[in-house]
Amino acid sequence: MRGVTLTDVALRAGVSQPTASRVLNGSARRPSPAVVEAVRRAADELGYISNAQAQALARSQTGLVGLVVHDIADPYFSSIAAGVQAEAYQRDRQVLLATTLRSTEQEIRAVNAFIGHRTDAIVLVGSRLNTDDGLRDQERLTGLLDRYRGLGGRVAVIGQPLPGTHTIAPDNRAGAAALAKALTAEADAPRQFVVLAGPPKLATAVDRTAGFLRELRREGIKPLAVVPGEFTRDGGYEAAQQVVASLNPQRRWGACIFAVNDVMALGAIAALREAGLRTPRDVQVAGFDDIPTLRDHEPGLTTVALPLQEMGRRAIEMALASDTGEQSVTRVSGRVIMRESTNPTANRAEP
Amino acid sequence: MRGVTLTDVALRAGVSQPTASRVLNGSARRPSPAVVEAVRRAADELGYISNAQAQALARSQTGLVGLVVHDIADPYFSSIAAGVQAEAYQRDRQVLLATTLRSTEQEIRAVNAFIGHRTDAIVLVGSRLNTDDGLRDQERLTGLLDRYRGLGGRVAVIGQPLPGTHTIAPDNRAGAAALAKALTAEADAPRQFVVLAGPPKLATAVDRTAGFLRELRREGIKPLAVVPGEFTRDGGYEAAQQVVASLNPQRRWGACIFAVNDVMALGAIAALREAGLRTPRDVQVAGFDDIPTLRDHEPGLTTVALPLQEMGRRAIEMALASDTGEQSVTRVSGRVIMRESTNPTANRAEP
DNA sequence: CCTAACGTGGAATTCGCATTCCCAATCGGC
DNA sequence: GCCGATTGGGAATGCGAATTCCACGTTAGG
Repeated sequence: MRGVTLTDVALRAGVSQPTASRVLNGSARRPSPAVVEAVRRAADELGYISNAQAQALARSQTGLVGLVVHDIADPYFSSIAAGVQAEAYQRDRQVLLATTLRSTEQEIRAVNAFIGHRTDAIVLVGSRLNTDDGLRDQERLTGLLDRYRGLGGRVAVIGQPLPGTHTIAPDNRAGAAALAKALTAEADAPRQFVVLAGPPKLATAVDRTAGFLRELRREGIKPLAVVPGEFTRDGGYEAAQQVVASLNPQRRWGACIFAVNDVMALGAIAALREAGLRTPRDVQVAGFDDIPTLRDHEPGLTTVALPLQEMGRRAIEMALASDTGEQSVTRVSGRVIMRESTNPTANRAEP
Repeated sequence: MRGVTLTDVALRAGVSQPTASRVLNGSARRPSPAVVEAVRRAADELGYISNAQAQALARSQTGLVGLVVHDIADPYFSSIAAGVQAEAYQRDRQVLLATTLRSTEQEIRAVNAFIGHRTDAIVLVGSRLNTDDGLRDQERLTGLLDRYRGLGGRVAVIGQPLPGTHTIAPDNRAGAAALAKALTAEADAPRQFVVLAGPPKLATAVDRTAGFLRELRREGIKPLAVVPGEFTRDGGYEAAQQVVASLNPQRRWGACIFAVNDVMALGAIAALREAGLRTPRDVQVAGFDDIPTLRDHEPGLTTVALPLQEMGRRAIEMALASDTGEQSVTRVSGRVIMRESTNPTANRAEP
């Protein structure tokens, strides 16, 4: 039941195991052409595939990269994962994937497993938590990652900076502010805003909310409501339902809802539609992230575009960079994209 | 730079390495409580994390599962991946992810890498190819997988059966036929159909097309056109553009387009919209898969629902099942879901 | 009271491969 | 044509943990 080993190949080629090793798995010393040829053929005939585990043990590096996401079915994460995949493929690394379903507990389990597998690097995607519980878990996580780095592991984070790691940090605050600015800039801009703020303990959600509100304040606008909720499609849906219920749904308010991410915005639009409110005619909606899903969504959703794939790619790049730069923060800024969902004149004509 | 090893722990606990091993990494023999306690504490104090690589080498099984998908950013695959993740998590396995971007070449590379890493099982998601090239590569792939199975590896496939593997096979033909039946059943059903057939070399696409056409034939309907294209959103978009260009776009045809998967259908709807044709008022559209994206799409897309997550889950289940059943085929049938996109009376009233 | 069976922890070996010596053969230089 | 410098391949060792086998101490049975 055991596979073809390097020794088998060496035997067949009539050389020693170290020589076979030198031929097949890149070494500084290249044996003579004749030997190389013999070993190559033997390996071929036997269908030798080197045992990465054994190699890892001997070299003490595995060629593995760990990727931790909240939910791989969420387009935000799967886009980033695609970027990670692409870059890992380029660099001939394998990607170990873990899904946390937004539980720090599971995140820690995942990191533990990755350390156990001695991944060369770990990429953590997703926001850190701000609660006390969150902070405690956070410390556990940080401790774990510290030890990991002590062992030579590299860590990259997409989201909020984590001490001692390389971070790709979207400028959530500025992006949200820019969005608010764009929304309030136009002539017949709405003066009423609702923010679907997501979980109060999620840093990303908090930052986006803060950025948006800051800009509103600057414009002298007080938001109608700031509604917390889950960071998911259903979270957006429920929050929007709540908004509709509480805020005089009779009349078309011509207000604008900012959901702190796109999937929430999509959920919100669905809830509004079910309540008989159309977007943007009755209510305008904007999101954040520019997930690929938006491409075919009707109405087109105004949002702040983040280069998701690119972020994934960069994370791997930084994590695998040779310099030992202990820590770094790469800010990536969002680009406001105005689409139909916040165009007040879009479907005004229709009944 | 090396981590805490089992020997370190043993030393600190004042026992031998095998004893520490017995305590920490499940063995049949449980040492005495006092020893267990001592070892546990030592491990804790040192922050011991067992080296999965070394364990794998010694036990000759890695706890890894390989997952090969075409494109993780595609909701079809990411949904399946979510199912795979969930089940793998349950069983305490780590998932190695590879993306092929629809190239069999890369698929083979991925499988090779997985075999190298001695994954306990490999799950292949995505349709096989039918071309000559495809068949040749296919043979290479089959050969590889055979050797893998010879080594004790388990293989599960989601899509078309591959010799010697466990297969989760959606009943594409029957699903598409059922869809056709449902579409032609209604009173004022369309009599004109166009099929966006996807790549002629992709088995899934071919089967769905065949099933659909079969049912049309049974109804005595000859399709207006069967248009090949890529199996992607853009493929659907382009194919639809082509259809619009060739098929008298002046009048609203009241025809129905069946795209062999959902993302193509979404692309098609976008193309139609850009051409000034509305769905379903002017053209009806149906897809296949029921990807989660559809939940918030307007108009709701008629489709054949596949239990994507469940399929992923089942694939892991079968791949990791203890029985040595050499090969098996689990058929999963699609459920036709009629939504607004094929409801001819939906937005007829509007201008 | 002696011996056999059992329970427990340790020494040694193994997994597959990389790597560090080490030795022999070859080469070039004078 | 002799000697030191290369070169090329092999023997031995180590990576970290599982496992087999052994030795020892106990306890029970006769």
